[in-house]
Amino acid sequence: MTHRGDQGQSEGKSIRFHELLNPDQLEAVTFGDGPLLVIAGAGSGKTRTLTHRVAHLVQRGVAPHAILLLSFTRKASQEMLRRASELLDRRCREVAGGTFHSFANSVLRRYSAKIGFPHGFSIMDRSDAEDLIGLIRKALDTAEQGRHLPRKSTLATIFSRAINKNTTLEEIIYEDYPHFGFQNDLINRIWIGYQDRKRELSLLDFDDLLVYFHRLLAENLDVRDRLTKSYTHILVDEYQDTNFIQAEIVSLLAGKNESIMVVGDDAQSIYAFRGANYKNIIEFPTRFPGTRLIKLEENYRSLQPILDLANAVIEPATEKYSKCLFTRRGGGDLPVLVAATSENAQSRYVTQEIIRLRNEGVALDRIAVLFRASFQAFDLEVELNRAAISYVKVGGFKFTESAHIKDILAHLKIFAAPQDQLSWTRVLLLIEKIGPATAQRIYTTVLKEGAGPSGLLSAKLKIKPNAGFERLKQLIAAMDATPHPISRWGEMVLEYYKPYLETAYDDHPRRLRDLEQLISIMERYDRLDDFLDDMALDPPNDSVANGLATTETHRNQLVLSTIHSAKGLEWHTVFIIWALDGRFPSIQAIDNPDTLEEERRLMYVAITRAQQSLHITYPVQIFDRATQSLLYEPSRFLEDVPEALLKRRFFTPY
DNA sequence: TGCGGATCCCTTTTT
DNA sequence: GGGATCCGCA
Repeated sequence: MTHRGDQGQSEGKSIRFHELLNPDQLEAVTFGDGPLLVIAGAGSGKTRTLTHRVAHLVQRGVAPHAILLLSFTRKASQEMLRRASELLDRRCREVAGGTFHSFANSVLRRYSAKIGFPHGFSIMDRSDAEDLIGLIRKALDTAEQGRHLPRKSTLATIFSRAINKNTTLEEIIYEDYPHFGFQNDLINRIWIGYQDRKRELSLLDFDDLLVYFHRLLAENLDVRDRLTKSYTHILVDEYQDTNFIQAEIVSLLAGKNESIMVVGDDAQSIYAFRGANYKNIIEFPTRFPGTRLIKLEENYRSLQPILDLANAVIEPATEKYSKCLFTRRGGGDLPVLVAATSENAQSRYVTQEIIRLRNEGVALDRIAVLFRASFQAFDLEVELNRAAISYVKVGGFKFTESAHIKDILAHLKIFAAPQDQLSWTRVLLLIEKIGPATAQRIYTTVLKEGAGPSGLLSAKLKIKPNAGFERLKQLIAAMDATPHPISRWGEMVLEYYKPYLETAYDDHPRRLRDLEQLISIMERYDRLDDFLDDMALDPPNDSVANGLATTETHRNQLVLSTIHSAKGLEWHTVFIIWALDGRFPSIQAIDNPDTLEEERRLMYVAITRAQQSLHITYPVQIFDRATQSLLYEPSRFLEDVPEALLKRRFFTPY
């Protein structure tokens, strides 16, 4: 928030809330202990309200550790606690919180025996889950000649969606993948195999964290009792993005004390694809009778022409808490809608405008380019490089998902969880002359040894002399002899891995920099488990292109971001590219009213990121291979808007 | 059993 | 343009 000074509050002093907040915000901040629902429009000071409420609670005498602040990204929750600390004092730092997943993880670690993992568990990220599913799929595939099964990533999506939408596999397949309907049986068997295997190997995927947490709360009254007593005040951010299980978890945690505040904006619900249900926010007052509803409609971010467009785009949305954003600040230019002659023309337009802005004195880090999908920025990235404009790309494919990072992590994981077959397989397959069959044999033998990774040294293995395998033994012996600090392990693994890296990847210098950065992140951790948990639950959100950049290097760089990753952020000038009907909304979303509505909300989120100026561009005459048709109309969400809200332009670079 | 080459398919968003 | 899969050779 840039309005009204945040500064000037010294530590521990009483805060003059009525001077810092508007009447609606003030009411939300000072509200007593019943259920409270705050519908906060984009840019209306949502974070501000949450942080002030935390500070207010602490000032009122609520113990900081009795406050639980749940959010969707750890960055968001840390930022909130930081701001609350600035307002009041360091006590706010003791407030409990994090993402649903990380909070679930920390509780489950404490009670792992109660959920059937007496020796603990390790967390699988999405690609680990896919790999495990792949193994089971393959075993079943050859045994049953089950041809034309969905690929492992599709299976992972189906499984996850069934959990998050609280429905059956059959339902998801029927709804989203009818062409796999005839495979229901086999898919179901892979699903069962996946569940069994995870349990056997003590592995939890992202969904399991929520499922087990929910089960723990629902079935263990003593645990629930202890938690509801220790967290007397619960605040949930971005409530519109909660799914069925998360809403249940919130209810169970709130328990009888019902000091529960949720904040959200149904118009900004953009995670339905992973089971988020905006109805949770609509139905909150039913779930918690006596809910006080407060709407924040005054916008402190954008100029009126931008808000007018945003309001017009969201207006046709069905089922919503209707609200209308307004601002007291006057002036501002109309948003521009630019038809570019080609994709590259679009990139050139954006690049040229960015250069113009920079010359006018707008810092690069106050400008962002937003898009529906990460690959849509590829062409623009080429143009930006040509113009020597430095940028940071957020969203899309993550670092921790790239092969070289996963390789290093796998070597570390076998120390954290020696039963982790996936990591063993990954480690072993890197060695020449070792394929899946040999890897399986080695794993089984080492596991029987029961001595952790060093079982590899003592086990009697019948394999041909193999220099690479001997090197692995040396690495493990060396790691065994050097328990501290854990970053030392990272260095040893990297030394071991370097020769492979150099032969396997042409771009190894860039990848090496990533790995060195990874090790410097390790230096911040005392315990290997904590490091690995964080890498799975809250990895750096940067995409591959940047390398693992530090915050220091992000200074004064242009931001390229998916709209999903841009949520909650704001910039002086925003470009939205690929606003082409068929791409945004995407062709797959058009036939289904629900997914189409979600695309509309996504456009709304994108527009409301802009403070002062907004450029929306689309290339004309794009051939869509899937439908064999020509796309040339701007996004229907913009076409349906009154003429006067947009300035239309045509751009050709020559 | 491991590996490299040929061929077919699909192509979003994230914890 | 990249993954998954299949096939043939060492």
